[in-house]
Amino acid sequence: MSASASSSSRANNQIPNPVIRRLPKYLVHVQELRDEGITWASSHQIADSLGLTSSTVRQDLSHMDLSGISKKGYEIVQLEAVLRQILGADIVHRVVIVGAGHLGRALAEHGAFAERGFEICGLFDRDPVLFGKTFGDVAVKPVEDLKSLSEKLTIDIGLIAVPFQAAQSVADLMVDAGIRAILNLAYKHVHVPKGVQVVDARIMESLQELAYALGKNRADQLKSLT
Amino acid sequence: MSASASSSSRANNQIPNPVIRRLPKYLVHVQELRDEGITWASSHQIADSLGLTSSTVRQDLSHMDLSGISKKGYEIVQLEAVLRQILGADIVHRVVIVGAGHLGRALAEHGAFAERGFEICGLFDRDPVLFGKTFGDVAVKPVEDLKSLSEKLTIDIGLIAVPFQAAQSVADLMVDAGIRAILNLAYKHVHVPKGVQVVDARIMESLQELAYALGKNRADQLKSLT
DNA sequence: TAGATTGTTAATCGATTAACAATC
DNA sequence: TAGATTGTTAATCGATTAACAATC
Repeated sequence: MSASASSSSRANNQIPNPVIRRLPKYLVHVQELRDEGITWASSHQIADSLGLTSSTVRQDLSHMDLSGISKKGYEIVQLEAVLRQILGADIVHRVVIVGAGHLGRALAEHGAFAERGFEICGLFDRDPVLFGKTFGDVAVKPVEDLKSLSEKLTIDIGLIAVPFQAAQSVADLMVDAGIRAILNLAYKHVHVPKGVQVVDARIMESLQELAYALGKNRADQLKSLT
Repeated sequence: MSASASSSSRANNQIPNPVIRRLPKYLVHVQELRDEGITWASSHQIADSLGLTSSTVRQDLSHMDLSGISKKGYEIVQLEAVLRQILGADIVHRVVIVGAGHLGRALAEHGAFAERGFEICGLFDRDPVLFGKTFGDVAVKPVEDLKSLSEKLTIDIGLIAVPFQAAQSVADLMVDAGIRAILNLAYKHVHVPKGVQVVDARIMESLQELAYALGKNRADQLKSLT
């Protein structure tokens, strides 16, 4: 009783973002282990598979409503259940995408979102040529229709998939439509009022990070070539 | 003399990744300012536009071969030049994409990469139906051809854009082809030998982070609804 | 000159890693 | 029992923020 109360209070109170961002990888891995018929895994085994330290794994899992067992580790079925619960994999989050270019379409047609409880319920663009075309079950509509959709349906998350020049105006539209969580795939910082959350997806930033790591653009290396 | 020597040694020595990841946003912003005819910007102005603190901006720019001027700030033209140099925007990085599904195609057709010096020089898939089809100037080829391409051409960066089940085998192929920097867009950790760098692009993780922040899946809130 | 802004050092904050007693 | 593994506390590491003297 008291043990369960204390462990559930642990689970409730604010899990740090770095931990949250690792959980999806745990879930995918655990599902694979389950498929292979494995029933227990230690923090060391999980760490090796995911490129973490066992310390990090134990710290991460300590935020959750779950106990490992000495000498055996964590029970896969239980771990999967707890991860699904924390990640809300069984709860539907309604998502709209603004921008039906290549990226927007790729997202709309990407089945993995639906598997994780993200339901694409709108795809918008400003180009009339695209209106009515269907990608992954969703027909493209004019951006102006976003607001009326949001009046009928509570939209949880908005995805910005337009060129960077249009990103801010799309963010404004989303905020105006009452959307409080935005995933920004555009290559630009957007401003939103307090209370609205923005997370940036950084494909370009990641590429630049690799490019820098390759060192081709280091002044010192360029110099040593001459 | 001595000043320039010390500042260029600053520029050479390893800039931390968090800083590198912010630089592309600086660059985009600075280019916009230039287009607007603005010639100087203070750390405070830049910070406000990018959602940072002025302290962070000054710290970031201190890694670079550049000096601001009291009361005026940083000169836009100079700042742009230094950012382009550090990010290697004028150096061509050769990129291949494995996986010509929606995501791979979106990346191949995404002009922004070329603008930043990333040249897509190969698009591979294992589905024969796609062979020869062209997306953004690149024709899809069988994955087996990756190695022979890499023998003719030094490939700097490989993009994994396949379903997560295939991610590891694609990573192995890339490593075998001598690629030392991988951007993994698949929803799974991949193992590579030492000396090969992997950066994960985390669209799904970002979505999950937002979903968690929305709090719909919190045990405490679910409880309070009953 | 007075005031704004840089460059940099020091303080804070938070995440990761190490260590180890408890325990199965 | 002996040994492996957890859960958790403490130590380390690194990034961000604050502060302030130097300076234009």
